[in-house]
Amino acid sequence: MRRTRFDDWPCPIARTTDLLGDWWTPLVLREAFSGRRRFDEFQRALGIPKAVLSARLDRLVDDGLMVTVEYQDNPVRHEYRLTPKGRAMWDVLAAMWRWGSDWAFDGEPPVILSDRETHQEVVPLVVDENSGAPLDPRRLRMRRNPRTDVSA
Amino acid sequence: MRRTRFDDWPCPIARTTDLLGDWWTPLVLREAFSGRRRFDEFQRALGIPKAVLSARLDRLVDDGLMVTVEYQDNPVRHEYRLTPKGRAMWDVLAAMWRWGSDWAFDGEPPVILSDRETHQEVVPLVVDENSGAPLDPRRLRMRRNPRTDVSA
DNA sequence: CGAGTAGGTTCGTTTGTTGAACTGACTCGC
DNA sequence: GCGAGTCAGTTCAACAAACGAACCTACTCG
Repeated sequence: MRRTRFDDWPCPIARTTDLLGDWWTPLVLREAFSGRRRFDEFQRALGIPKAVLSARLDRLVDDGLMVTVEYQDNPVRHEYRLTPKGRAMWDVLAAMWRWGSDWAFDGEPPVILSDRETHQEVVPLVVDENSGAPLDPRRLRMRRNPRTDVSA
Repeated sequence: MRRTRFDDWPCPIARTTDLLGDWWTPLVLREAFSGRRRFDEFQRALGIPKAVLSARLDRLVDDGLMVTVEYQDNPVRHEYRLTPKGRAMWDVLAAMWRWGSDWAFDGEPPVILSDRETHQEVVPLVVDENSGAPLDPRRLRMRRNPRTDVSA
């Protein structure tokens, strides 16, 4: 009777949900992207219960989004760093950023994302890599496998 | 001692997490995008416990991502439809799709997204709306407010 | 009249989350 | 060399959320 797992469902959204659906996980990743690496940095920045942070970091390491790197002996201490698999998750956070900015800040002052070097504002947008055009959800179909699946 | 809420944090990712972090919610939205509208359709397609589905749909309606539309009298029955705010969430699901496809289907047959009319494959990618370039998480800064905030 | 459909609610059990307290191995200042 | 502080956790009890089964209401169909 444990919580239903989605990590073996035949759908990329389901598998990503299984990971990001853990409470706090997207915020732990956000902090990692803003440069935090140590347990205490994450803990203080977020105010997350330590037991939960410990479980989340362990899972991110198990799933290959982060690795632990030893930065000190005596006592042994290690920090948590994003792997390429973890850094690839930035696009998902960016899309969440965009939606949140557009729809969840009604009237409040804007929070912006900018390029560290050019100082230009960055506005995330999801497009089709092939055509460069924004996506229209009403025109999309999800298919199991191009060869075997014929249904909707 | 209830679960920590993020919906009033001054960060768009946190606010979006507060919604999508509810277990099952991204999948309920996925089903809505694939055309499902009725309680039973969602329930059967996902195998979600009815009490949970009921809570999720109620929240999506409360938060303005869906609306109920009456489609029958005697007994009164209504269906759940996405609003523009709900449809805007497609970009987030698409980014999740991309990450899941790239990183969570090791060796398994690909699942694809295609245009209903042109039948061309669609590959979601997050870019900067202004420059059209993909995002580099290492070059980004998150700022509270362009006028008042000077820190990292 | 009984079975089926649609859209839920209720309930007891199991998992997950929370915050506080505790641990252990160090370092630093006095 | 002693107490305070740092860092990275673990343990615990209370509470919240998710689970699946059973139940409910209001119809329709045969």
